[in-house]
Amino acid sequence: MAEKDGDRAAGTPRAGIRRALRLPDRPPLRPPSIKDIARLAHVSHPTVSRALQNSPLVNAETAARIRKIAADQGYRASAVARGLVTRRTRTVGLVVTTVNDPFAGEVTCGIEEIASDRGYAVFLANSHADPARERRVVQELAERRVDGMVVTSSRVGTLYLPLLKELDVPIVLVNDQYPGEFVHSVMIANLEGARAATEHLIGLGHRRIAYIGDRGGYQSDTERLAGYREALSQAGIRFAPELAVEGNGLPSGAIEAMSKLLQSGDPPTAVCCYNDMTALGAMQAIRARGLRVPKDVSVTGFDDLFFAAYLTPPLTTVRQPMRRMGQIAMENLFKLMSGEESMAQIKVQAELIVRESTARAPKREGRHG
Amino acid sequence: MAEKDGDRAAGTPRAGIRRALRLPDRPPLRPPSIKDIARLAHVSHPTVSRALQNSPLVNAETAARIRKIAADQGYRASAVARGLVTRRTRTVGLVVTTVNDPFAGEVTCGIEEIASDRGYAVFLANSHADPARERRVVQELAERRVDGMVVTSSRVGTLYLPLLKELDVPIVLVNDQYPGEFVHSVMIANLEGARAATEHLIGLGHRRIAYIGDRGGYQSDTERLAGYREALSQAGIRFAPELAVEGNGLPSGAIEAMSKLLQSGDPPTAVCCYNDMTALGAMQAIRARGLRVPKDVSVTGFDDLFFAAYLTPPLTTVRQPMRRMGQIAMENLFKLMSGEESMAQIKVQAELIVRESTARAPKREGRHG
DNA sequence: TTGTAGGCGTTATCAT
DNA sequence: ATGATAACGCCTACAA
Repeated sequence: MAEKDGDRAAGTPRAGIRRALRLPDRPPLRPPSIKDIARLAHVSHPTVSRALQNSPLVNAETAARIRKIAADQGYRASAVARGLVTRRTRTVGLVVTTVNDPFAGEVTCGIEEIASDRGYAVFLANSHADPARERRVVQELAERRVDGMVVTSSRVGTLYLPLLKELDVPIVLVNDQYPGEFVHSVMIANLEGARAATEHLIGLGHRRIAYIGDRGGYQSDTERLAGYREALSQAGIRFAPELAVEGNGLPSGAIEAMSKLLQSGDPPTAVCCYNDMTALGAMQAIRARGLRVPKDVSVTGFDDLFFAAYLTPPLTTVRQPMRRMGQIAMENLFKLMSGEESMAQIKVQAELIVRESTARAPKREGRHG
Repeated sequence: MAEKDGDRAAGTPRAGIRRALRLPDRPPLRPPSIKDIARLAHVSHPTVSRALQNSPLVNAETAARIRKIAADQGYRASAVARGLVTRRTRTVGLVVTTVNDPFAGEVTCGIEEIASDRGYAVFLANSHADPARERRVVQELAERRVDGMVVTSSRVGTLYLPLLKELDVPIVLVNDQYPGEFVHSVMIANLEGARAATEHLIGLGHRRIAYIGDRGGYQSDTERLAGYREALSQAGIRFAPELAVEGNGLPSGAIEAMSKLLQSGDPPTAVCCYNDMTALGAMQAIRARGLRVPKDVSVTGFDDLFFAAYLTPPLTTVRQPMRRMGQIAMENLFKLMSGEESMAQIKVQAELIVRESTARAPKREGRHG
């Protein structure tokens, strides 16, 4: 019954005698270990381990007694030690651009929800949309031996394949910016969404429709621009390069871009924005110029962030089920982690939400359709 | 030079013979360990450990050779194993109500920033503003042996003291809802902030000023309400209970509360809102009633979330430096973790940001000031 | 049903 | 400057 390595009780009765001599009182006081409980319960530590795992192999009374003692001592099994031996940390890593971005916040929420339901903890790390930093944090997470990872708005691109091989950790990308065949990802139907928004504007009689993109060089921007152009071309409207301008995905960049658009000789009567943040800035710039939304200029967004419905006027936008996408990513990561090599690229439908920021085109010029 | 416990190389040359017999091929393939590197470098594993830590105790050439081999093998030290022996995981836990809340998002960002600068990883967990769940996640984080924790908008209250004693982990609270003397916390000057907003409205000639709170029973709400009342009383304005109503901290609750306010016989000419989300809903309700902001009703918020400046009209609000508060919390948590028992309650100044959602009171009724 | 022995991958403490 | 050895706290054979 005596432990081979002697007693090492720290704050418990019968505190180790050699403790003061040998252990230089390591930083954090040692919390009770399985052996401490074993000693108090007069059993061996594997028995404690079994009792705490509700193993049927231990006598019910013994188990109950052990559990009581453990509870009294405030015993909490070390996930660190367990992770070392089981080789599974029940931990996942989540890399986002920055958490305060509403898109990332929603995705994060969906992920945390599913993960925590299954007893997984999530490490959060910001990539700041910097490929080098993204690689760095991914490696750091690998060092922490996460069982899997979700990376949003990844910019690592084709470099991922070697990275994945090297790390040998299941990874699911959300809103990947360099979709490839060999990575698992969850994406929104960018092209279809932007096309629907543009078609909606065309249906309202607009012909001079601008597109404010994101100069960050995101795949999602490229795809949305393509959707916009596709709608234009199907309606027989010539694509006017001067109407496709670039913001930065935030109100600030949109204000600048929209202002220029408005100063031109033949300003647009509608703007299709890369995302809601861009729409926010565009609307502000339009009003700053003394024009009204949607009377003079119609505006559409993309994402349907929580504030979209509360703007003045409420924003017509393409809904992206961000939270749900996070859940899907996490659910599929679990499959991957359990060995299923099923999924590949999952494409989520986008839904046009028509509100009041879009209206019939002003009759400034005749139709040529 | 031979390892006592024999070779256990998994994917490397000279793969263990007994491996197929003994190890049931544990879930994840074993990544290279320090011993694998040691074998390849023909040194002992402690030497590898030292080399990788840039210890001056190893021969420079040997160290270089070891590092090269480690890099070639894609060796990544296991933070799990290291954590077990050093008793420090270089990990902190962060508990928020939900990450998609803009306030929490900003705080999280500030925390992640400082933590990651110092090589700490952060575990993110949602409490959903539920005290029971908050306690649960805090305990789970303790099991994961985090070196410290930050809890935002805590609702555990006085139960924290026993919890803290039991867990023996440094904790810093942000925006604590039950401020007590014995916990470390970072808080905004709620009372002063709300008072400033109310004084601003009074200065604009408003006399009938409403307050839309949060029925969640938050300390921050109580304090802001007190600030509102203090301003009123100092201006000699009687507090009208019917003007102090409750929302839920979100646009939805505010719409309901504001609508009722507007239907009353003597509606307010200004509203001081608990936060920006509430202001968002209040503004919408005001417009739904055919009234204008700020011409008919002035509105103030609290927080200065990113969208406040882009609303129509831009929102007058009390700025809470949320990101900075997260940084402060994390900086102080580091102090605590390094043994400094310095800080206690830190109170951060709130700043009134006057924009365009507030204007002089309409002359519906005479002044009685 | 329970105990003994060993190992997970590191770091730390001794020797040498 | 390097190696042997012993933890860290847990789990999992295997033996009793």
